[in-house]
Amino acid sequence: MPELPDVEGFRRVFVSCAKGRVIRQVDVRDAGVLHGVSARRLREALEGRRFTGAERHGKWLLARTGGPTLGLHFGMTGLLVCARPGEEAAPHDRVVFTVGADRQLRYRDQRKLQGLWLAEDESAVERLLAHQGPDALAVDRERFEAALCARRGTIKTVLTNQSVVAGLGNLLADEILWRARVRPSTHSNDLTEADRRRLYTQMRRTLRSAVPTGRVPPRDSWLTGHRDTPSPHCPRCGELLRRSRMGGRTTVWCAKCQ
DNA sequence: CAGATTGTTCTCAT
DNA sequence: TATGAGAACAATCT
Repeated sequence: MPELPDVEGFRRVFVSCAKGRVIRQVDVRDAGVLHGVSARRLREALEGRRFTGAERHGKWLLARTGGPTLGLHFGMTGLLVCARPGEEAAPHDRVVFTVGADRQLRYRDQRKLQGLWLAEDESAVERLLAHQGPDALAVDRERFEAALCARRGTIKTVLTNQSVVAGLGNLLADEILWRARVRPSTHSNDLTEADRRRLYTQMRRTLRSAVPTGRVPPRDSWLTGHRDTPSPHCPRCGELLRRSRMGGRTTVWCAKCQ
């Protein structure tokens, strides 16, 4: 589920719930979500410190403490929720941070495909983000277009490749391609200058309107609002949408518009 | 029961 | 060397 807009929503949850508060307790309920750090070390590193803020890069969230940095990745089913300590934990609450006197930040994840990392210093943070391209909301037009020119794979797999541009997932890529009227099977280095320009413009526009919602909104005027309907039709021209697999993911597009 | 799922990473083949 | 297909990871849902 989580793509850039979702993670941006989790960043807002983090800020309103935990920013500025002392980490009183770290309760690792399922150590299976921890990567390269033990439950004991995580507790020891964080308890007593204060969450000072959070940054997002692509689908990564970095929670700062003034000391070690907590890296969160939400995989396909992860999310962050704010709760009261008294509220019963959900079955998939894997790590619970009690922050301040009466709040809890909960990392919840049904499928545990990703999880939490502890970066002890800035060079460890850099290693976490080593394979990430520029953030999709921060990248400028020149860098974006140059990255597309440098790739030969299909544009669908290029857009979802986090090392090219970070933050776009399967739904966003299909949405952006549909809005830019580019067929997902087009090879990246075969795009015209005009294609690249429309892709950049539509990427920004799609992200900007999805971020406040905290998800890729399944609006009626969006491709995303139709892709999972029984008989999906293009909201622009009414054509029956095509569905295939590219790079292992379901890809939806309109053969008439794109 | 088979097949699917909005993510990432690895291996193997082309 | 660069891509792509497929698998693996885990836990569901249809």
